[in-house]
Amino acid sequence: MRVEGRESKIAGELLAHYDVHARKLPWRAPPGANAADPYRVWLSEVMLQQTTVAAVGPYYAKFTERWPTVEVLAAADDADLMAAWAGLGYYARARNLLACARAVTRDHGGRFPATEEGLRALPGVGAYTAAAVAAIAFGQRAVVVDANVERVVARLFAIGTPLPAARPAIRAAADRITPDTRAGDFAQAMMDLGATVCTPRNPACGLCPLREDCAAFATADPAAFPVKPAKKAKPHRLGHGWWMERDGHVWLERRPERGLLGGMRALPSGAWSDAPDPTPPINAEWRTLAEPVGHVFTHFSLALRVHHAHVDAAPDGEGEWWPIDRLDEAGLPTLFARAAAAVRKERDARN
DNA sequence: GACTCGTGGCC
DNA sequence: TGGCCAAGAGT
Repeated sequence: MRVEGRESKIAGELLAHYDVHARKLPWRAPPGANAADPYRVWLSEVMLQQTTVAAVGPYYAKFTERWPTVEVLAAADDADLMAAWAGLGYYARARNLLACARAVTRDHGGRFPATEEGLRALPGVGAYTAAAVAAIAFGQRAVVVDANVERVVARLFAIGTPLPAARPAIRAAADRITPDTRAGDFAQAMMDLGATVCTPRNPACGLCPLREDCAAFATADPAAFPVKPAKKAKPHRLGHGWWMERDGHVWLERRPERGLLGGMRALPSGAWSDAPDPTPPINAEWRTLAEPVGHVFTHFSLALRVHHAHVDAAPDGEGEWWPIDRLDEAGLPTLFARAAAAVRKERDARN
């Protein structure tokens, strides 16, 4: 519940700043335009989950051109959708994107629910995304809390409790400064501020319209908020990937729906345990790339030893022969795209 | 609450 | 170089 007082003037100051300094983003309705399309707001919010604006840009353009409405997206082929998402990461988002589009089309007549509660029930829509879409696309007062808002609010009120224990207090404070009108603009203004001024390191307090309201600005070290817990060290894993080539095609599998890189096309690569003596998927004259492909995931790093051979039969299990000269259309996640590039470079160097 | 789940840019 | 970080959600 919003209260009057010092906290009530923060939104006004921030919105005035936003009216002048708002970033121009493809999914953001230009000033004075009609309300944003809920489909596009939702699509952008899902893509932006834990992902930078710069990385999302080309994917957003591709998706809106190819699937301009939620109903068109709902009719998309699963493999096409996953391939289009390849490289953006967190592939559960792509699976949930399709499930959500189909739920909206089938259960809601192709219209997104206009309430936070209705949105929250959709696949891949959590507390943040539900609030953001409700506020930005439907003009509802919703308390939008992402990592930017967490940081800005923790600094405004100098909340020294470490995360994640500080979340209830941060959310309560965000609620207190969220205005009854323009909640969508307010949310985007908070996120713009967090992305461009109130940054994690070296915040540009001299440019901040809220510095006179900011309890952290009054301290020696505004960047000390919010307080974050120490992170665990990342373990290292070793895996083996298998490039099987036949008549200009390479054998690709589809990974299991759940788990890492779930639902994505991939080179066969077994389990990434540190098995020193891997079993090839088929008997052949195998060669091994001199350098393994290194890749860092969220909670571990991987060294993938890449083996390659010409074969005259398919290995056991499901898969497909994919034309090597069109491998960029297979939608390989980055790890396997890099493994494939390494094999092709080795092969080209040999010729 | 603690884990899992990608990728690229930045300092 | 390597840790940190990004418009989090699901289990």
